[in-house]
Amino acid sequence: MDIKAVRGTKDINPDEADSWQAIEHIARLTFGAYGFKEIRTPIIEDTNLFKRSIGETTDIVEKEMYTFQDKKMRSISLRPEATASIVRAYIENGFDKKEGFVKFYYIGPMFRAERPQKGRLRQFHQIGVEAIGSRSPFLDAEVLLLLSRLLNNLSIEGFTLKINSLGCPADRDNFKALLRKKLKNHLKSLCTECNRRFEKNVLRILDCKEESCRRIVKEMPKTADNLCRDCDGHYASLKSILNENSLGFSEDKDLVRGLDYYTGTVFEVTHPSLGSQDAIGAGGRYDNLIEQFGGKSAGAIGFALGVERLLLVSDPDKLRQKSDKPCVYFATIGSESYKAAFGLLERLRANGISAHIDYESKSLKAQMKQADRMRATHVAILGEDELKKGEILLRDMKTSAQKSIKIEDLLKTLLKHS
RNA sequence: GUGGGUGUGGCGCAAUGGCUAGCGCAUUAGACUGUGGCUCUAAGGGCUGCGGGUUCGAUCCCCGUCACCCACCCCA
Repeated sequence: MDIKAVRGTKDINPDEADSWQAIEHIARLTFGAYGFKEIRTPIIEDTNLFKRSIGETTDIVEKEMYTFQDKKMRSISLRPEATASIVRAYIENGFDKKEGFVKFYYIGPMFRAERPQKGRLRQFHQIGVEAIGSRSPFLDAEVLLLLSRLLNNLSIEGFTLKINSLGCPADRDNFKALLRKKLKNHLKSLCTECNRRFEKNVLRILDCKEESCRRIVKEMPKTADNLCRDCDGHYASLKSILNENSLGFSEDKDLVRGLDYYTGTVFEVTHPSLGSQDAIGAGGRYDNLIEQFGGKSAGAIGFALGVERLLLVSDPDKLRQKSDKPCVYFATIGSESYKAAFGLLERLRANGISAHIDYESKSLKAQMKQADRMRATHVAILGEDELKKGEILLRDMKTSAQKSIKIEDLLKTLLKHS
C-alpha cells in the first residue's frame, strides 16, 4: 500500500493497547484516591489560547503547532499540551465563581510538529493533573506525592525527581535583570544559541548543555537563591513537607521550564534509560495564569506524563493485570457439535465469561493450539460422542486435567472458577 | 530545522554488480486417524521502502524522495 500513517504518528495494536489500558486504569485509580476528577477538553482550540499561555516566543508556539484556518478564517490549533485548555475550561465553565478549588485529571493526545525520535512523536499522549485554586505548599507536596505514587503503582523504578523554584513573576523579572547583568561580560564565551537566548529568554541559558556555557552558568546566581520572602518561605515549606512524608527528591537549581506560564515550584521526573528524551513527566505552578485569562486570581499546579515514554520504561508483564477470570475455548468435532457449541457461547458470554470458537473447521489439534495461544484457561471439547451423551469435556489448560460434565452444568462449573 | 545511520517474507537478520535472494522465529500441514506447550519433517509467504540514473545486467554503485533510528535542538 502506498498510503502510510503520517510522519510521527503510529497505530497502537491490541497487544500494546493492553499496556495502554493498564496504565490508564492504574492512573485513574491513583487519581481517584487523591480526589482528582477527569475533565475532557477539545483537541482543537483557538490558537491564541496557546500563544498567550505557553508564550509567543517559545519553540512550541513558534514552530511546533499544527495550526490551520477554518472556513470562517479563524486560526485553530491542535493542542500541544493540556494545561491551557483546562485553565480555559475552568474559567469558561465558571469554576472560579463556584467551588473555586478543583482537582482535574486528563488523558489524551497532544500534537507537536517536531522531528520524530525515540520517545518523541508528533501525536503523543499525556496523562496529567491540574489542581486549581490554592497556593498552599501542601498542595505542591500532594501533587508531587501523587506523581511519585503513580509511578510506583505503575511499577516504574529508577526515576529521579528534580525540583526547583522560579519564584513569583516579580522575582522572575528581578532575576532576569540580575542574570543579564552578570552574563553581559561573558557573552563572547557563550554559544551562539545562548547569545540569542540572552535577548529572547535569558532563563534558558541556565539549561544549556554546551560545555562552555555550563561552566559560566555554574557561577551564575540561581532562581531559588533570589526569591522574595513569600516565595522563599513557600519553597522551604514544600521541601520540609516532602521530607516529613519521606518523598525523595533532588534539588536542581538550574531546572527551568520551557513554557512561559510557570511560576514558583517547578519539577521534572527523568529516567536514565531513555537517552536524550529522558523526561517522563514534568510540571509546576502557574499561579498567574488564571488571572491572566480573566479568571478570579487563583494559584494552580499540575504535571503531565508522556504515555509513550512511560511505556518505554515500563515492564509490560508487570503492567498486565493477571486476570484469573475464566476464558473458555470451544473445540468441536463435526458440524452438529459446532452448532451446539456455538449456542453455548452465548450462554457463557451472557454471564460475563469470555468464550471463543474457531470459524474454519480446523483439526482438534489446531483448535487446541489456538486456545493455548490465546491463553484460554479452559477448553471445552465437544465431539459427536459427548453430544450424544449430553456431556462436554472440560479441560483445565494449566493443569491439563480434564473431566466430562453435563452440558447444563458447564456454566455453573466455570462460574466456580471466577 | 541541522548532522549521521538504516531500510531485504509478518518479526529479527544474512548475502552477492550475474544462475531460482538465503537463515532463524512466527504461520499452515503432517509425524500423533479426537487433545496445546517439547521435538522432527514439509509447505506457503519477497516488485530487496518508493522514483530516477550508471550498466549488457542493480538488492548491491550514484542521485532524489519517504520512513524509522541516533545525536543536536526542544520537551512529556
